[in-house]
Amino acid sequence: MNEQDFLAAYDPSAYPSIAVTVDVVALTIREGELHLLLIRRGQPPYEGHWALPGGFVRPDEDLAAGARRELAEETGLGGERLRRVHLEQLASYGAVDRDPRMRVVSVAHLAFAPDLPDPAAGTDADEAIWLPVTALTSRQLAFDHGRIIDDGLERARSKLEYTPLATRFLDGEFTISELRAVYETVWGHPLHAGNFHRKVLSVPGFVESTGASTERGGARGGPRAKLYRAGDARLLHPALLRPAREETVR
Amino acid sequence: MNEQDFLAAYDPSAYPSIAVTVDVVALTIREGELHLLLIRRGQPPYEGHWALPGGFVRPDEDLAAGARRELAEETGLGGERLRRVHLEQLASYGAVDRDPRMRVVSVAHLAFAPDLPDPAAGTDADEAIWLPVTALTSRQLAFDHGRIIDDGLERARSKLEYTPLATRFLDGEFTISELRAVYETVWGHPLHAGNFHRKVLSVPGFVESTGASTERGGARGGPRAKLYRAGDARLLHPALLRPAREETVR
DNA sequence: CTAGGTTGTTCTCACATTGAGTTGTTCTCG
DNA sequence: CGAGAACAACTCAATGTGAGAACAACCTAG
Repeated sequence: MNEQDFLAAYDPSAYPSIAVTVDVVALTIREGELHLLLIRRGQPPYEGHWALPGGFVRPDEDLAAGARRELAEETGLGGERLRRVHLEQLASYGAVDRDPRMRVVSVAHLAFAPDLPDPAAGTDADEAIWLPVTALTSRQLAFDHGRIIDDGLERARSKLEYTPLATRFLDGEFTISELRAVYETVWGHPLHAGNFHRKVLSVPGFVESTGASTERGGARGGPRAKLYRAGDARLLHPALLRPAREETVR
Repeated sequence: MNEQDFLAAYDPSAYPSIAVTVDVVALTIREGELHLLLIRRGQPPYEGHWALPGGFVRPDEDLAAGARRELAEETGLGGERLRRVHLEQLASYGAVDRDPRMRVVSVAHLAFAPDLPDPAAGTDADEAIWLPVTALTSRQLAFDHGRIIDDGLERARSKLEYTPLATRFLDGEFTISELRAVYETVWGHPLHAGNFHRKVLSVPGFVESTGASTERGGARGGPRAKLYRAGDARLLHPALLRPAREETVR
């Protein structure tokens, strides 16, 4: 902040004209695959490409509120179900030429949701849909949204390591195996069931037992599993680290 | 993005008027204490309070460039010394009432620098200075800058755990003890010298030996220390974890 | 010059955590 | 009913960590 601020208070045209938008990388797990909420653009630029849900920040809402509103508009979600979706700020993207029409700075957010219904044909004409992240190539994506999605996925993978947010992909009660499936889906490779079980139960506040068990065993056999709910920890100590990824280190 | 975008392309007044600024949480270590670059505001609002260096994003620069420019303006730094400063995006702050004059979204950045000269009486009239972070109360800070600084400090502490960025607080060649002093300063408590030494040398790519040693021993005795430079790792595997902080977990 | 204290570096040892595999049991499906 | 699957608990070796000790190199004070 410098003296330009002060001038701007009296001359609203003294600051550069930049639009502020929010975009949302909304993730959920469907049928064992990580899915992403995308919208097919019905008009240029990038007509026919996939884009993140998002839009202009309104004068009377802060950034998180704008992101949650955009998410609500596209998913048709509201009330308690919307409130249970985890939403956090991801990063801001402000390359000069990222939108060919004008200078736009977008504050991207990251959302974790349990399996949600398909977006009802929404408030606007564009088509919204949950797409498996594996089915995407950056060529099909509008603007710099491929980059934003990559950043969001890496953040999601990383957040599972040291926070209990994996539980946000599940409903209120879940089994350890379901929780493990979340990790395996987001990280993209299988985990040792026994070690995962031991680890989850040993981290204080990660999950707490409900005392109940599932009504039936697994679809292909096995005993009834004990049910858990999310605990009160906000950070996992010690963390559940991803298996080493030497490649990405340098 | 929705149809409002499209309209905006033809009607520049169709999007809400929000100013975009960058602010910089610039950290350095002086005399064993973590210091922060701050500017004393010479005019209202918050006249006489401390504020982060920052200002409007210009139409022809992206967010990181704006942050680096603001840092350069306030520190008088340029060229190679400026380029060696680590700069990363921290987060964006967009509460509706964070600036009483107008709606402003600020994209905060975080910078790590080796000990730099005192800011030369700069390009603008406000006083810029390196202040020990321990000497600050949020009451003395303008806008929501107290919150931004807190977030920046927590990010800095966390980054030392899993990246080699501690080396960015030091000059090109340093001893293990100097590196340990960075960790102790940023984390705010002493570390076991032997274990730290073992750990740093065992993490691949963290530091590499220069083959040389210091010319003299420490000021109060001790042998000459071997010199190292930063290695090529971008992430530390395994990480150097802070001693447990149970309190902050829940 | 020397004694005493400080520092850099390397070891040792007890303990915790991790990866990998095994066992026993319960359950579903065909 | 038998085969296979999955949950849950266990074992064991390998690795990593915290705490402390050892020792030599070096400074300053006297």
